[in-house]
Amino acid sequence: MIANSTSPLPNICESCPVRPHSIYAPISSEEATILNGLRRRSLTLEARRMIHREGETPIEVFTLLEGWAFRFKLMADGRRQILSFLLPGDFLSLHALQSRPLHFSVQALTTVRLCAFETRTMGEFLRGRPHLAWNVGTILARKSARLDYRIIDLGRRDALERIARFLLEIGDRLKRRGLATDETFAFPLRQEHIADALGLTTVHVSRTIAMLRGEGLVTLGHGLLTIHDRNRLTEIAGRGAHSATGDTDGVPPDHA
Amino acid sequence: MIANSTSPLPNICESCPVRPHSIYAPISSEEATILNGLRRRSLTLEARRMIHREGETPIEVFTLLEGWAFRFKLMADGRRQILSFLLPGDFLSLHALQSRPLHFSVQALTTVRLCAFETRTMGEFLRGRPHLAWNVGTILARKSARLDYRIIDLGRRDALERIARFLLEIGDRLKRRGLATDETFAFPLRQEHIADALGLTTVHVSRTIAMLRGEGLVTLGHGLLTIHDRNRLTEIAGRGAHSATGDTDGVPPDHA
DNA sequence: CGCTAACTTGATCGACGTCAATCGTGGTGG
DNA sequence: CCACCACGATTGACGTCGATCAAGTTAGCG
Repeated sequence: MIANSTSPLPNICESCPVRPHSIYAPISSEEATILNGLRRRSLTLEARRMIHREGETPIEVFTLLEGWAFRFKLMADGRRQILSFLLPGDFLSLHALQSRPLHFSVQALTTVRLCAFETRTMGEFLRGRPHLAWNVGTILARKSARLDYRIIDLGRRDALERIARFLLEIGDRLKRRGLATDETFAFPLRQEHIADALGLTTVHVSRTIAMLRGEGLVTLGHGLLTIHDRNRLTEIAGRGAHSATGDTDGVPPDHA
Repeated sequence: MIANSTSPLPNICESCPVRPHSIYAPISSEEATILNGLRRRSLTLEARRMIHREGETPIEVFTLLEGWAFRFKLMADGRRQILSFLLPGDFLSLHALQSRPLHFSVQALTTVRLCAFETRTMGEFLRGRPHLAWNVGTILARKSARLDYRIIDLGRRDALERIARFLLEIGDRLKRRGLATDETFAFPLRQEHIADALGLTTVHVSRTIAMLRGEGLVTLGHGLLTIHDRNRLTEIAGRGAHSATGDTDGVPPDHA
């Protein structure tokens, strides 16, 4: 189904660098060994390769070891809505464990390294372990929370706010995974991706980023994003943010 | 925290009318008895009463026995984004079981009957039973899928499409729960709710519904919705819908 | 009957989309 | 090493969907 370079399978799950940030965080080292046995292969895909296709019921599910990917759906007229971006440690996709046809596709954004597991076996492995089964719920709850925020963005915020929040969100996710330490980090998205994620056009994304750049808030290009003035960016992003308790709008720590 | 009329607690979980449509669907009758023991009270709230408030970490979680509610978030300027509508059988909210502060509020849309459970006890009950813990994941996966569809609506569809899909979606959800049999059903939403859910204004919702009504596709008012021409409505809703496999855009059967 | 909340309708405005031309840059082959 | 190409970003002119502002009009309901 998906063919590409394949490598042998040492017991690497136990020391997997993304495990602390993955669905498998609460696993014992004994379970890690079992998990490693379930792993069928690891593979590398180039940017733009499809990982899952809408309508399929995948036989294999993947864990993202390295690189970026995204979930999206195409419309008949060719327009695209990106539903979420996937970073190292993410599971692609939990939804597939339900053994139902996927309602979205997944594509590699950069070159990507994946660990492949058989869907059915993996489902049984997780289902049979209450703490892992529950953890799946936890991850999904966080994912839902992130979708809620995106809905608020799309429903009630203008382009400037959406983009400011988006840049901050990506930075935060990378930091939480230890993939960024300062205010400059890898940012392999083209403006087309931002547009398709935020319900805008590339033209408008370009103009809006030009404003942010003009104000000296960010630098964006050549695969790198730098946030020069986090405070002012947060202020723009937070316009209209509100909590009954007056807090600063806590996005929960994520995994998926 | 929430005070209102309270009633005694016979063992009603076992024969609960909404159980087949709820998170508890796969429960044994023995477990139903335990569940009934966990139930602290049932209560009735009038329309517009708050059930959960953003920022709280609820001590009690609720199951919706009767009536409609909705999840939403307020912005500082008073604007509102409705995240989802909750129908009988829905759990309010799974998210609370994670013992984190809620990032949204929940309000009764109609008069509502709820069953209350202690958050902690309920969490332990579910966590300890693999099939139930897993079922929580299943429900959350479906909920995420619904959120995905809403994101596509908001990001890439115009007002007419959004409203057509919304009306169809509500009808389908009601049917699946046996709360509607023909093409006329209870519809307690005001246009303001539709607007706040779909990222529009009441004015524009009014105009758009006027079009649908003018074409003889729907009747909407007095708390009732009738779909007169499901085919044409679906056609409008489906503009731009697409599946790689060419199917008709399968929203998964829901619970939450 | 009269008050109020919800809906409707019209006129105007603005954010974002569309169309199209141009620029920049990195890769590639000669 | 340079000419060329292709793809992405940028910029300008203009169009449109939906927001905003402001009157009405219904429809419950005391």
